[in-house]
Amino acid sequence: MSAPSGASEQKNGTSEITQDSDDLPDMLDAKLWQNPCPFSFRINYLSLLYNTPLYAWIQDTYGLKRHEYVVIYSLALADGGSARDISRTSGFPKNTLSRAVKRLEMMGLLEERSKAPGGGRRQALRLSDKGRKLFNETVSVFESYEEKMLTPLSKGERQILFELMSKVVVGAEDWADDLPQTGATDSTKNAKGEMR
Amino acid sequence: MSAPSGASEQKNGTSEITQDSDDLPDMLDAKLWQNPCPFSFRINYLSLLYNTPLYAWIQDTYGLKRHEYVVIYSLALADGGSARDISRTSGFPKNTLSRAVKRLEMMGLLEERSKAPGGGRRQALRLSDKGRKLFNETVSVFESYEEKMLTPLSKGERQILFELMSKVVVGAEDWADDLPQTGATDSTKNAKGEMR
DNA sequence: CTAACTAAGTTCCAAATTGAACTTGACTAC
DNA sequence: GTAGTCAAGTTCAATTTGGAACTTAGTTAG
Repeated sequence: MSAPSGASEQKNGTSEITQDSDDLPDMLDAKLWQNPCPFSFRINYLSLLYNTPLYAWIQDTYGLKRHEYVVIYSLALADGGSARDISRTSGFPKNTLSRAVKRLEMMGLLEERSKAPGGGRRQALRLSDKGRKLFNETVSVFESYEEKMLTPLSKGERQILFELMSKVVVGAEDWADDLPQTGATDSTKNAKGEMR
Repeated sequence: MSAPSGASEQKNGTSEITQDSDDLPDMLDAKLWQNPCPFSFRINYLSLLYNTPLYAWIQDTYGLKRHEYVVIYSLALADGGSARDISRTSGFPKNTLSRAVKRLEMMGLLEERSKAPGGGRRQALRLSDKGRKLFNETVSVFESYEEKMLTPLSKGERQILFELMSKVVVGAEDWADDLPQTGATDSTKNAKGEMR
């Protein structure tokens, strides 16, 4: 219910739920076209469609969990970054990343860190040659999957999309993390988060 | 390292890692501007920035986990939908949703289902009045947070963005779930996934 | 009608996740 | 110097998660 312009609503006159049944649910239509937050849904849904098969493939092919591969990818782009940086930019909590780093180090994908114990201060993480090789082998799969995702768009449209999305992300500093409407959002509590 | 045009690279001459330290990491810059998958990063990162505070707020205010609220939201848009539909459109696995539905039912947010046990066939889930009330109370917060996210864009730009994103999602049927490059991706294995 | 097949939903339990404490180290003020 | 503060990283324990097996029903073939 909840809105007009539903995708389908004929068939039998009883009050049954309409459902194409074979494939994509009615619900997808509703979430796309009757959603009060259409942009949010689109980014979430596309992220899902993009990430799921890629990380499943990474898992099957290299035995790396998503957060582990994220570490590799992050360091490939920003060598010498810290676990905190990866946490901030990926949303995985720092203890999850701590374990990921430890495992990747054991697997020889990261350079050995000098100071391991306790914690202390910022650790610059670096890919080993093996780690960089892994990245180089895999990145093109990610790239071409993004390419595939953008197939419906012309070159020019992609450029526009890139610019608009960039604007939104750059502007995010202003809004990120203060809730609207909700009067007294006490700031003493730090949000967790994730991504997937 | 890893690329030119790095954000900052002066300071002390030693081989230290450059880092603004105070706030946003260098790594974010790298992921934005030297990323082979710039679109994928943007949707993932924006999803993170959007979802995290909202679901933290939901949790604090109503004691509902993300997947539980997702059930509410989904049914508000597509009443009579099934757990499977929610799974397909949100990425949460069906057993997680099964538990969520059970709890929401106990909390009186969903209408009682007639057939509970075992499973069997498609169950049409429906919000109770209480559930719909909860949705109505919360949806505006989600809406205005999306609004905030899009602040940097003009009305016209938002329209364009909407259309481009729609094109991509609609085209997704074609590419979703077949991996590129990887020759023999056996299809007998079903990908899991999530969203957040 | 019965058997076989398919798929939604549930249950189970081993494994993963993450909040909370803790450790460690740097930086600051005195 | 020393005390105090702050934040990165680690560890621990309790909860949560989700793959796999199972149950239940509808649907189809014989």
